[in-house]
Amino acid sequence: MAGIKQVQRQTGVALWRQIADRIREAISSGVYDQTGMVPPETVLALQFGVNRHTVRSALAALAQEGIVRAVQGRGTLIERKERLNFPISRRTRFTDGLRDQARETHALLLGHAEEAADAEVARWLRVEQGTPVIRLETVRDADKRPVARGTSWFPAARFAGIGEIYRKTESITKAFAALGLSDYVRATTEITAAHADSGDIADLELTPGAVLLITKAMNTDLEGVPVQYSISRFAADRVQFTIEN
Amino acid sequence: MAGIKQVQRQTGVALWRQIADRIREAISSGVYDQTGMVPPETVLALQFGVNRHTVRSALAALAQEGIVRAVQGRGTLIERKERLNFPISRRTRFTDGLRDQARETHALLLGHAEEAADAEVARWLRVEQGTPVIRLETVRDADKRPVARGTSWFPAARFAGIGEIYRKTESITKAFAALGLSDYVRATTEITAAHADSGDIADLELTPGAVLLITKAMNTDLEGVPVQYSISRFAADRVQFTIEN
DNA sequence: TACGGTTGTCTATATCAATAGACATTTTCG
DNA sequence: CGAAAATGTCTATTGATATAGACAACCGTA
Repeated sequence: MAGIKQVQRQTGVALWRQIADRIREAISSGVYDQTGMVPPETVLALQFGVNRHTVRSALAALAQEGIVRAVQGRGTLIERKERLNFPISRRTRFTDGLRDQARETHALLLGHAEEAADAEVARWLRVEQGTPVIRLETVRDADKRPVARGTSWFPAARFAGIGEIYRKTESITKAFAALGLSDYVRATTEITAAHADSGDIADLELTPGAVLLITKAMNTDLEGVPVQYSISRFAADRVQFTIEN
Repeated sequence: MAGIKQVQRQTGVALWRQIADRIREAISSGVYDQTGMVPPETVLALQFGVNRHTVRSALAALAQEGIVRAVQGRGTLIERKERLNFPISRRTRFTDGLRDQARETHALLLGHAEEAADAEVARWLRVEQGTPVIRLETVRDADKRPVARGTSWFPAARFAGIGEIYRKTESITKAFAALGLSDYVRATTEITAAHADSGDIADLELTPGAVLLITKAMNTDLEGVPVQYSISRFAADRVQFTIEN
């Protein structure tokens, strides 16, 4: 079902990049699990109907990403292939959801600021436009590999100082708890996909043209009052979402 | 927040394509709604820090997609900007979910076949590997515009002839009803994202490098017995998913 | 009607992407 | 060891991509 077929000539995206995407996808879906390595360059060139040099460019890009490692005389070994799963439900929590899948997770606070809610944030948090809100910019890692970058907004009146608490605890759940909110639930999640921009490429260690999964999510307290609105940008080749109904 | 910034030089993806992606995204998020048109080529060139000819290539690609239309002497008008919303819940139904968003929806059956369940299909439908299943290949349109292509599998013993019924009714819900299943629910949905392959580009009228949202979904009857497993590939710039908890 | 602002077209040049072929270097295995 | 198989490196050629500049054609409006 996941067989690799010939690429068709396409303008605008370099052939080597298209091929790199195909191979990355094949690795991630376990096509080469038996051998633990990618087929020889000459074989790939034949499969894709391109020159061996073009395949080499693709493999060089994947090596740069740390997905494969070429060894002269032996072949090209697969270094990484896992895809993290994020269950999306009423009890969605970022770090908890990863507990069984990664040895080590980190949340880095890039910055935080207090500002006035714009129309979008006001709508999601159900406050007046212009109401003071706190914005947090974060990047989350799993096993030293960046997984998502996000921007979150909180009502400033209720969650004063959440930035510094988050920096120390590296957890929204813990930060909420420290501010007197012991429990919260995921109310709404919107999911889209897009290309990575230059900020994504930098923060998530992606390569140009990479694909992102983007969520816009709103959490409420147990009374249904919005406590957090966040936009998260996930590296699509490292994650999948699961919704259980 | 959605301001367009300079593009950074990236290898592997042509500049004009990166810029086309940015402009498409800006249009879809309503940045130019006030004027109904894209800024002049010279302004865009300045914003992105590229030559005007490069912007023209990008706009030509968007015109090809039917998203904008250039008029000499006036400017470049926006033709389309909507993004269809698909609510994902226990009651997820493809066509019903679109009723308020599109004037006209169609489901085209590309083909159907009876085959033996492979490991993946068997796991999702909870049957023995090798069990006969019916496979349907479909493309769905909204207002003459292709939105998703999909492959669905059904247990053959229970849903014999579902292919022909689907071709006539253009609805899974109706086909199930005709075969004695009056109601069903969405049990699980997995969401990933990836680049479009050549089949996607053809069936969904996409351009190379386009982004897809991919769902793997399983429906059950009211007793929890799997009745359908499907993989759907959505044009990411035309849809978003919403999960309400 | 004349003008400013906008898209359309043309020429020229430099760099990147892709193909092609040849050969070196390294590992594995009989 | 020696051959086969794999990756690494080099040269050369062609077409696509991007920049630069100049000017034509067209639209709206003062």
